[in-house]
Amino acid sequence: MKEVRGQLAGIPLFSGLSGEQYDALARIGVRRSSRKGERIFSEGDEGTGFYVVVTGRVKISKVSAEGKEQILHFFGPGESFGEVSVFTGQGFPADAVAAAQTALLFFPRTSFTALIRNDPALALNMLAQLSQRLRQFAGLIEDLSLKEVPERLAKYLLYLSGRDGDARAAELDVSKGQLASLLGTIPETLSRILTKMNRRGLIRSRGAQITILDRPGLDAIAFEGKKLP
Amino acid sequence: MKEVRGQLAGIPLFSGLSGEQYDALARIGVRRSSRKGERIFSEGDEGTGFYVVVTGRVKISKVSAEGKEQILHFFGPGESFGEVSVFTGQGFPADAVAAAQTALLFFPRTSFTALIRNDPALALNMLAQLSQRLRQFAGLIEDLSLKEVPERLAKYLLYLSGRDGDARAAELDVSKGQLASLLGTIPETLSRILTKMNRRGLIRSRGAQITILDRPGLDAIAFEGKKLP
DNA sequence: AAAGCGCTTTGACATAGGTCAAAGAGATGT
DNA sequence: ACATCTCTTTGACCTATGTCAAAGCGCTTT
Repeated sequence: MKEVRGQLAGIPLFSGLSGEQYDALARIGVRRSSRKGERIFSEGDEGTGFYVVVTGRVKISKVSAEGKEQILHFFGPGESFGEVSVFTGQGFPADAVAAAQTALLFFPRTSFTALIRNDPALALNMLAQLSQRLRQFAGLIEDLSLKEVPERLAKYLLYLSGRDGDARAAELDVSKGQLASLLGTIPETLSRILTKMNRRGLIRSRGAQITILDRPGLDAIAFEGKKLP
Repeated sequence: MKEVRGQLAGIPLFSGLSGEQYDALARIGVRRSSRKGERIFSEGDEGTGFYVVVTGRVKISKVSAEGKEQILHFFGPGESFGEVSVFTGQGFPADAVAAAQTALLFFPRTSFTALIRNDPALALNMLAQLSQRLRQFAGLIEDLSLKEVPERLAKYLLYLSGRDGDARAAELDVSKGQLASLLGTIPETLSRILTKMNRRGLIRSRGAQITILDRPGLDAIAFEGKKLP
């Protein structure tokens, strides 16, 4: 259990909690690990608990009626998923698959709700976190409905380069086909747009390695909706 | 305050609470009312509390960079909005405007968090409710990104006829222009699709009164993605 | 009734992006 | 090095939907 406790630090969901609260969480948290490609849960499965990513990456996706995969999100270290089903009591609304060798913490529903029932601070943390998530989702809706593909791509590249710290590099952590799905489009369209951006001198794309050459140019596309002729 | 207390019943956010909890809520809730078209808050305003609709209807919308209005949602009696900003501490992410003469309950942020801090049951209710909302949002994302306009319209018509209890009628509670925005499209496109559905015998549309003539047909469009030639 | 106003419908047109098909380009195992 | 396999790129084409413009329709006001 000690090992579990050590992993609780750096999880936003549990930030600002007391040592006792950490102990309690460590008592109910269970370590799990998944190989790349392994399924963690499927859409419709009963939500018996939620997960926190310790290392690795988890892909959340749905399969449309026509059988096409729409990727909703990737979760990395420190991020949690599946909490919603813990509280709604409904099944998971999407599939979760390990996108790499992944270490997880699993918190069973019943023990966790018991914990929270006696601990308003924990509940408040949870509320803040879920609210934050809701806010991000709203942003995603906006992006998907109001913006065009080049804007979404520009935003994503800027997001990547920001996240990695390196101001110019954007190492794709997924295949281009997966990226296309994440952006709500198809590989062909993504490829064409990348080619255009290359020609326009905005980026230099070699394989999964994309270098940002003209950040203001990308900014203009991402935030002002500038066209990409 | 008695009046406030009486209005707490039937609010899902507060369902299953004890009499004492109702009393506490009634003590901090403030009645407000807005005339049609009146602005309740604007995007970016500080989230000083959240609202519950008692009667009437509230429109939540954003204005895009190009100045176009995108309607995100309508909230009716019993529904709450603005909770997220209470917990994230950020400003409101969208505009709220009364779509009709509306009576509201306002719960100030500080008093409400104080309340919840001492009451895990209330916090859990809140968690369940927010989770539910998050789930709905996920569905909305799916709709906007995976589906085409006829599917979205079919879904909305079915939703309306279900909500009103009447299995065949779907009285639009908004103008067709507003409906277009809610569906993420423009009036012209909506009009053309309604015309097609009329010709196909799926519905009969006269003004804001839409009668569903072929429910299985609409179902096929809404859930199987059947085309509308 | 006439005039004015907002909403809705219709038409002609432009375009982003999806589909289908095929060629290239890396990987990986033999 | 070869064969394969998968991912990516490119081209030709099609469709849904947005834009622009004009006409129609239903209200209210005069």
